[in-house]
Amino acid sequence: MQKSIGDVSKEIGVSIHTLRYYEKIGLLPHITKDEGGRRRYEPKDIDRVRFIKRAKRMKFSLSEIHQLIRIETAELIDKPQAQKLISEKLQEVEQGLIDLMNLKKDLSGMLNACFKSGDNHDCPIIESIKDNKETP
Amino acid sequence: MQKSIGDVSKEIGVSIHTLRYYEKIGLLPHITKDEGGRRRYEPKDIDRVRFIKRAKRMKFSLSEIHQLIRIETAELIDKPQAQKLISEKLQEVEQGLIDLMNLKKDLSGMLNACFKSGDNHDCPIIESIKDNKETP
DNA sequence: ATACAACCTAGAGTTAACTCTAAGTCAAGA
DNA sequence: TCTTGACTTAGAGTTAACTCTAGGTTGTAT
Repeated sequence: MQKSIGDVSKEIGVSIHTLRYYEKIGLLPHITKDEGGRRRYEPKDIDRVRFIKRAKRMKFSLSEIHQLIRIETAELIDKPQAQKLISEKLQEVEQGLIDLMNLKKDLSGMLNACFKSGDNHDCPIIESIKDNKETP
Repeated sequence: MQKSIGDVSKEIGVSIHTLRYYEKIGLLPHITKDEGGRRRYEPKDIDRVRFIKRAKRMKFSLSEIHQLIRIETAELIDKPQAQKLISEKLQEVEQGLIDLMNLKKDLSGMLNACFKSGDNHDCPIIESIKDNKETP
């Protein structure tokens, strides 16, 4: 028997409200209902939810996630358009990696500089971070 | 002469509304005003704005940015607390790096698999992404 | 002196993404 | 059968982060 909304909610850690919301805005397909009118989630629906959750942790917006899903579900069969979307996304991701690596350097530098041996230096976080490469 | 709100807005690419908003919520200090009551931004204020913009691009929320700023401005002189905050932030950043590296692999894999030589395969984005390491 | 842009405040409006509520239905156990 | 908990819909409420508006003031160029 397929899983109920409560099962999916617990399994993945997304509230039942949010699951219905995702369905309403089209991020999930219309979930089939049993005789009593309750949602029954198929494995592929659950994969979709898992994917959404993961993409959200990467700070993609719901509309970006929607786009990614459309690529796969072939609602976007337009090859060039899909390719363009993916490469753009890839570039964003690469910029994000650079940003995070810089921040990581800054933060671990602060940990070393400010907290090494209980001694009171200044912790120039804004100074140290302000002059990294800028991309709008 | 110090810079006006319009100058700062153009220089950094943040609207004047947003600049006043950041000041209102305490993300920027009270900006000194000239005789006519207009804001005059000092270099350190502008550095702060630049920092906020950069942190936002890394998807930090305003309240997280606030915390980072408090570490520096020594409103948070409590050494252990600041250290805890920075290490937590560092861990988040490291997890973010892992996530983004996985996504980069997935996306460039898709580009290769789906668009290599004009041939129509399937593009299993959700499938390929769903089983990566999970962290809440 | 007058026009005009840039600024001021206070507060209303917007968007994304939930989150909750009310009022009712369904299913399983005592 | 009765109760209890999980579910249903429609719609209202919330939070973050802006974004805009109204109505007024200031500074500069002609």
